[in-house]
Amino acid sequence: MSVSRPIAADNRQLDPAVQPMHPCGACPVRSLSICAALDHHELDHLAEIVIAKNHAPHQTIFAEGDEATDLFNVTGGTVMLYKLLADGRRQITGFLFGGDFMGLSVGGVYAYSAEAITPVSICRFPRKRMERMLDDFPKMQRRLFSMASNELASAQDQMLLLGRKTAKEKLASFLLNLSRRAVRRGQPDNPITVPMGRADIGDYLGLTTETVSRTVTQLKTASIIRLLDGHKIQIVDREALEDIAEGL
Amino acid sequence: MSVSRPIAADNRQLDPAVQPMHPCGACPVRSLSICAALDHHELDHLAEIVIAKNHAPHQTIFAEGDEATDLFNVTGGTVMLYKLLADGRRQITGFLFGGDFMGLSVGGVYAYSAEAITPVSICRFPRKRMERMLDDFPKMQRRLFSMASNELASAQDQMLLLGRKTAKEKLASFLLNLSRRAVRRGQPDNPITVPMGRADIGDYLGLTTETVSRTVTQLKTASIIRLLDGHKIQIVDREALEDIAEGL
DNA sequence: CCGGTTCTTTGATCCATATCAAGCAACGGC
DNA sequence: GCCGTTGCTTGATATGGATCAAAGAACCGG
Repeated sequence: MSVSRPIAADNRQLDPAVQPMHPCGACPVRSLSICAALDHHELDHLAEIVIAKNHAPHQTIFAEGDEATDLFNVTGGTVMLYKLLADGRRQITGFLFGGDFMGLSVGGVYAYSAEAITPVSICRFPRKRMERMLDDFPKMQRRLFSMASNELASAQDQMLLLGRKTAKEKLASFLLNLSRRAVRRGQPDNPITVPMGRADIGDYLGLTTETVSRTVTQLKTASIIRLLDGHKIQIVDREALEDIAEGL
Repeated sequence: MSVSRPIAADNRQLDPAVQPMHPCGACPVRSLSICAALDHHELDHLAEIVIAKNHAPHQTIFAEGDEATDLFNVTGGTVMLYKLLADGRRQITGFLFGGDFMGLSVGGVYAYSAEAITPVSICRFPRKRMERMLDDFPKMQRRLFSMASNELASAQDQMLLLGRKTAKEKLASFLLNLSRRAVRRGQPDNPITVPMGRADIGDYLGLTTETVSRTVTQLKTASIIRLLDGHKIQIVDREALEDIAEGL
């Protein structure tokens, strides 16, 4: 599972793009995450309890079943959340980018594992202290609730996708979602960066690597998308992609 | 969509088991729902804004895309939540029983439709008033958040099921979930009542009616379950069912 | 109690996607 | 720049579950 070169899961820098330990006030994703709910005074409180860390690709950030001691906010890079069956079958339940939140637990343990896909920078909040803060800052509580509601809504979209969409519809939905989320992070909606591999996409969409690859080829052949280098995909015909995603 | 006989979606009684308009203090599912977080004083506030209603089978309680004016608490009966694709393919995202909560919205509209499966009794809370209450009663806010977290966790379990489990594993997981949820409502864990039809089970598990039926027959033939009358299923070999559900 | 409707089961066949199997391209370490 | 590794694509074949079809079984209204 782990890579051969020694990797630091600490505050040393792995990549110039990943800046750990910036003060919260200068956080590049503040407007997107829980912290958006806070004013300067409140942010100071939060900054006191936060621990910033970096993780290299393939590093596990926490595992399903671990005691859920912390809440996390991704500030840069891409993370995947996943669950496993006993025989190794894997379902990726989400990809997280800068501004996304993770670590909600049930019964005191994490309900899924989290692993870095790219070099990742993360803010870690001790759960206990965080909960105390929530009592004092109801705005934050609300923000957290609203983020959970949003996640719930996209979980339901994903159920529709997994249970009822075809391979082509799944892939079209996936690419459009990546595009929409890129916009929310202030990035261009096109071309989209696809940092995860075919196998990961498959485990997210309930497909095999081969089917993902074949379906990408289909969309490419139909001139709906174009593959660029650097893990980028250009959406050539967005309307066609939208129609496919909705099953039209 | 609607049934031919005239049905009252109001406080008149449809079924002796469905008691509308009881005072919150006497609510049969209070300990299970949001209201569990409240003391008598707070409950009085809540009782002021609540509207209790009954719904007959097949009645739509609200539809995906409707303006989300209310939050709901199921107090009796069975409700299903679902999403549709343009061509009619349906994914049921959840079955709700007494004590369960629904109506979380994103962007001011409901993200799914809700329909009664059995006669159902429901408490309806106007969203605006509810939100004002949440500011005054942080306990309730917390309770709501914790319920959303639990839902999120089961949504993720369902993704694993939809994306990676076989028909047999899906059905075994489903029956065990029904059993576990019955226990939480203070009902026996065995035999379990299965109020929804094969088609609904199929649309929940990402299968067709026929496959659900065949798979039930398989489990029956293997003496793992037994079909009783009155929509009841007896779990004969729970351990076998659990092994199947986990993919062992 | 009867007849129609709806739901469930069972059977035969089909097909979308999985599986098995190479070859090919990209990347990272030396 | 080369080589080993890993990931991606493509091809051939297999299969779980879908689809098409129809016969029971349960339910409801009269």
